[in-house]
Amino acid sequence: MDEAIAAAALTSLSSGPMVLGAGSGSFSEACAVNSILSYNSGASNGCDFYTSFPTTPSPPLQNAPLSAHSDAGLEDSDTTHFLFGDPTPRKRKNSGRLMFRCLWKNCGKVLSTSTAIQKHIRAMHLGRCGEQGHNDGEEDFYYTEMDVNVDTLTDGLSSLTPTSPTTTGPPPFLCPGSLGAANSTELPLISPLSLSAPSTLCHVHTDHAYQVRPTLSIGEKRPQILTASPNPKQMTGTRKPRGEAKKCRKVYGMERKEMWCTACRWKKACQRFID
DNA sequence: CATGCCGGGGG
DNA sequence: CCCCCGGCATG
Repeated sequence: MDEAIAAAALTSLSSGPMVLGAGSGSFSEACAVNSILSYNSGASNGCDFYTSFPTTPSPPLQNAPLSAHSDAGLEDSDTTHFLFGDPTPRKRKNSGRLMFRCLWKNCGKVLSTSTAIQKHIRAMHLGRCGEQGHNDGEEDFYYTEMDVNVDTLTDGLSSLTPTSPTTTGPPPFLCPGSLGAANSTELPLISPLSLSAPSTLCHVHTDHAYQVRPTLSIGEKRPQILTASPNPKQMTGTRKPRGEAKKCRKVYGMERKEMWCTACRWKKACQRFID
């Protein structure tokens, strides 16, 4: 699975500005690629808008869906909530109207539709001038939606943090380089510096950012949150049903432990009474 | 709870 | 390697 997405990401990647920019030096042009790959060179590039945002590394979903997926997920009443909404019920339907604001540094443009903001971001910040009609969802990270209401501005920020109790402490994120070893063959070109990226950038957008988002660029490929491993409890090839024979322990007992075979003493598979 | 032992960790 | 142990699946 990981390979699949990774592959997809790579694919979409190779079709980008990479083609013209060639492999050398100035990839400042390939901002798109850049932002995709990581945030490393971002600082010098102007892509470092994240830094200006509140550090709110609270993982929206935590480990909720985990149980749902790994364990049959039969009668899960609230899974849907986790998948689609905020863990902490927030007064959603305010009398305000939904607006979308660009999070790019010093931009802050506000538009009323997501498509508009996406277009804006693509054109203005990602440098993708129209080419390649489709959007890969990357823009999602560069804007935020908010309710326009009384205390709009302040709320704009706070809306980023789903009022989660776990909102403090060190960022539980494993940002960039966490996409495992899958397809690491293509990644090297970004690996060096990308590590220095502030963890804050992991979370930018909110809400839907964590939801339906089939493909995404490599850099953003954060682990599926702590939702993490699709099947965490997958023991290595079904453990042995366990042998029948009595082993040293049972035979000699805890006393006389010195009579056990070494393996048993080391809590390894018994070598004396094999199955 | 008791067993068996994998996966690690330290020397 | 040698020696141990945490933790977990399984009786």
